[in-house]
Amino acid sequence: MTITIKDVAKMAEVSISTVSRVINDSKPVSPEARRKVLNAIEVLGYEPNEIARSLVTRKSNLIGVIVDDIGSYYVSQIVRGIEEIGRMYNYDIIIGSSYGDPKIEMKFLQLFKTKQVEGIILVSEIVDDDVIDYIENLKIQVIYLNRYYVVPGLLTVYLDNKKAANIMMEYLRELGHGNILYLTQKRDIDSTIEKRKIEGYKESMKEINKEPLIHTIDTHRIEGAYKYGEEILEVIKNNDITAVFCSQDELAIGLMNYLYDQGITVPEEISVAGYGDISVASIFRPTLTTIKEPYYDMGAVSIRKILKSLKGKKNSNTEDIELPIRIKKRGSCKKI
Amino acid sequence: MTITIKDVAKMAEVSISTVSRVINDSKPVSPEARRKVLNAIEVLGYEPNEIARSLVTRKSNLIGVIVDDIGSYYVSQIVRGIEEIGRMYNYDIIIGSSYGDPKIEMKFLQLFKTKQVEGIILVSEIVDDDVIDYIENLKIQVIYLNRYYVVPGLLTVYLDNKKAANIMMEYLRELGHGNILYLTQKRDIDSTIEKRKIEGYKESMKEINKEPLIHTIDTHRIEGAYKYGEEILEVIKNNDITAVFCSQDELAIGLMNYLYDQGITVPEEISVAGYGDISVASIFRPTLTTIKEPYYDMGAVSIRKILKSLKGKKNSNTEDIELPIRIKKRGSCKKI
DNA sequence: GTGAAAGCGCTAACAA
DNA sequence: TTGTTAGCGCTTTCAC
Repeated sequence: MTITIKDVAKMAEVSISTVSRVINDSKPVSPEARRKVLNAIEVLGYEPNEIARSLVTRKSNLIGVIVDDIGSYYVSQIVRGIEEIGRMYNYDIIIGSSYGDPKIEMKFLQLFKTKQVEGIILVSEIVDDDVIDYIENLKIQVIYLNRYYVVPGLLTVYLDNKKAANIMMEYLRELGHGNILYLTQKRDIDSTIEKRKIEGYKESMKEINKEPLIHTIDTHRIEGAYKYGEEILEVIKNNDITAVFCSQDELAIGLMNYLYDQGITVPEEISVAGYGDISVASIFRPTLTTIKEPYYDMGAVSIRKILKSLKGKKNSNTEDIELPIRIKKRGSCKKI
Repeated sequence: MTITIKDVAKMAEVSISTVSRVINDSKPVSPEARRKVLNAIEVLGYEPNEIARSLVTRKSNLIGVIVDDIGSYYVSQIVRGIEEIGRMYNYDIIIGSSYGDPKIEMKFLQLFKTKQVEGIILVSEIVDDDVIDYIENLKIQVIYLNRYYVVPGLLTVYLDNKKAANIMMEYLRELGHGNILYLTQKRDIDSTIEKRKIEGYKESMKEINKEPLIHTIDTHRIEGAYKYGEEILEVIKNNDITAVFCSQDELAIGLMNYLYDQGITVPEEISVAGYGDISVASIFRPTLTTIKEPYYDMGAVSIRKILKSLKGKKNSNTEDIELPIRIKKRGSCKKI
């Protein structure tokens, strides 16, 4: 049925070791033998069984990637980065979506371990103690990417979120805005990353002697933010808000949609800024001014880190990686 | 180091076969032995090596998915469908992006074969003879998804594109439009699927005694379509066009962006319809009237088909699957 | 430069 | 119900 190394050896009239040697270029083989083997491989259409190979070499060339939802914008960009770099080094990725369920995250961690993956990248939006414990005791290198929470002890690739908020605020002030509303998700208000952003926002407001104003809603999705539009608009009107700084692009887009449907123009009547630079941010009209979280790079850097530690064998690899911040000045914010 | 079935057997004081039996529930085991084994597994934290298991059972529980670009909207939806259904049956997916390069598609087909995947879903945007040949000779079940081309002989999941175009045209006519421009990509004009759509468009135009007008551009990306905006607008003006039916949502969105930037309002001044219903279509303002290509379902149905044929062992499974058409009537088209 | 043989961790006859 | 054993397809000593 499937043709194996034995068949090749037989046809080439050499031993299977010799065949193995030419396949792997692992030891010198006489030109004569090599030729015969190569020929047999060609004729038979032989393709080595990676499973068997993995079993003996203990190298699966597999990186496990657990994501919140492969269908979400930013996740697919991270995965793209992982995949593209992994491919350069002949690593394949095996993927699983948790849809925010820590039980499923856990299941994938275990499953991937049994699949002998050589590294795991976990893109999560939640924090679960069991998951953290499991990771800490795992001998497999894990990179933990979470756009809401920092989990001390887990290796990650991150942005200095406070500085990022500062940068955005500085820009809004340059445009003449003073009454700036910060819109965020209730659930995140205590998350480590959101706290840092809020810190940056408050600090900036203080510098211009303004009272910070934070409004929280119960969602982090576009459609969700849309539903809260009326409520947000109320806050805007009651406080003479001229610019809204949203903790995630999704909120910004949802809000802009609501405003659009109400006939309120952005940025003429109100400026809106986001955070993340998800891919729609740049194609949406008006295009969204935002902080670029370099998702592709996050993925790319993550897998690079894993590959490096795989090569070094050592866990010399214990420092988080900070990525540069970039502000995207686009159409949704305007000078007043 | 890693703990194996042997360690468990030793600790439980039984043979490895007994351990295997309790792990797999394959044969009756005495309660006593089962208890001891379970206990040993627990204590040692044993997790079976799937690689070894796969080698002997010849079941990898892996589905290979080759996509054009995991970072593109519709692809991620397809993958989501595949993944979600696969998961239900304990299948993992291993993914590779070809970025439109047939050589890479080929490489993945071969790679996935060596990885012993049990089925392959190929989401392509191109057609390559070598790839087709390879698939046809592969003993692994392949589902071929291509939103531009139909490739006879390859199993697929599809929509009746002509009927879909008819439905959209009928709707536009209902809204009072007569001078309807069809916008498509030059490269696709001869593709099987595009031909069907154009057929539908022409047929509908003929019914109302209008001359069909097709404009082609050299892209199928949002930014690309934007760049051709001026050119398209020219055509619109010169022909009193009141509605543009685009062969892909991406073109429609790019065009709408251009019109927006020119101060031309959609749908007040011109109606725009798309095809595909990519996820941004519904969040964009104005929301895009379009034909829903049910990407998630395509993925889900594809893997279901593979799983079924895997179960049946037989290749009883040779019929393409047609999915229902749904028109999404949204904000970008208006009555005149 | 080459082949024989051991063994990676597991499942599945086969015997007991 | 249980243990022994023979592989799955491959890499890798170890002799020659």
